[in-house]
Amino acid sequence: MTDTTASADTLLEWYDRHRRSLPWRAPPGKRTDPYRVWLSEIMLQQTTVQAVKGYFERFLLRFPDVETLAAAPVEAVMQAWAGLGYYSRARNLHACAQVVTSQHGGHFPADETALLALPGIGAYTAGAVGAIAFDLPAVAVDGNVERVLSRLVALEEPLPRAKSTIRKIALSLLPPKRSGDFAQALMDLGATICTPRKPACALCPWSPPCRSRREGTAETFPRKEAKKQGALRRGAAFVVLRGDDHVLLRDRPPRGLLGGMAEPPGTEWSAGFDPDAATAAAPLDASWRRLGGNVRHVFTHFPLELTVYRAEVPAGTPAPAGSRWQARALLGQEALPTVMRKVLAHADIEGI
DNA sequence: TAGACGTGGCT
DNA sequence: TAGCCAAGTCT
Repeated sequence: MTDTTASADTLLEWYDRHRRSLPWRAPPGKRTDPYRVWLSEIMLQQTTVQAVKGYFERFLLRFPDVETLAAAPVEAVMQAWAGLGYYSRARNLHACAQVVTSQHGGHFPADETALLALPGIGAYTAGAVGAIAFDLPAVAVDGNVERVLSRLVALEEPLPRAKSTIRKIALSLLPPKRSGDFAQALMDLGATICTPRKPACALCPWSPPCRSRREGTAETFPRKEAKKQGALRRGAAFVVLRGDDHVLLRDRPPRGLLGGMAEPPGTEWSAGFDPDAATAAAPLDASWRRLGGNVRHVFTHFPLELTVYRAEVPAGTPAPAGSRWQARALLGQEALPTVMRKVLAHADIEGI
């Protein structure tokens, strides 16, 4: 029989045969400990399954339950998280464990709204924990689900605007039972069949009802709002090479763009920057040479064009306040962002 | 609400 | 290979 209407049953039948076995998943038919569901969902935010597996198991050995996690010093939590990225997740994880312990008697609330109120839990995670751990009638709309459902109906509305529409579609498909399996089935489908590129439509249980598959446009969904590229910003960077083969560096403020990263001194970056007046902002008096060409870099929200100045100073020249010398041979050990490595390469200091 | 926030893998 | 992407949240 061929279904021309997408149904949760069709998807769940597929899931029962093809579900992935993952460390945080209970065997078929069993419900998972909410602590494990929650921990895995936080770790999986913007992070691949492969990267999470090892962390999840090590974390669980060290912090087997929410009370143990809550009682641990935050430094221990950060250490266990080190390397996973997005470290505010780890701080919120710890804070959340403390709230669950002190305000919910050590049990995660079986209520989507109450889950949503906890630190580090947003709309997606509240739905995922609610459905998977408590079988609440909730949907978990992540990037996978956005892709699957926007393709299913060939949704022209672009993300992120389409989020509320997609959520409604998910709710309209939500089965009366097995909401947790439904959530995981949707994600498995997105991760293994309805992939961003080259979706395996021939293997998809929802191929018959899928409008974009029918129209041959599956891979073009979801539509996305054209990311408006910010206005060009320009600035100058000053590369100083000292006689004993040291380069002048400074550290960026801990917060914000490239927070805490190292860089050669430079000007502010702005739309109205005048390269010809740049040397007024040089970190020290020297015979500055403006290098030909410039360094271009595109950040998430704006393109940057840097004019590079270079100077040589004698060995023994002290570093100006707020900056320091680093041996050229040790630049590889510095926390230099790509754009700054481009600057150093442009000044023939370092290969990228 | 647009922007910040990390990292590793893939093309 | 530099850029894009991956189970988002917070401000």
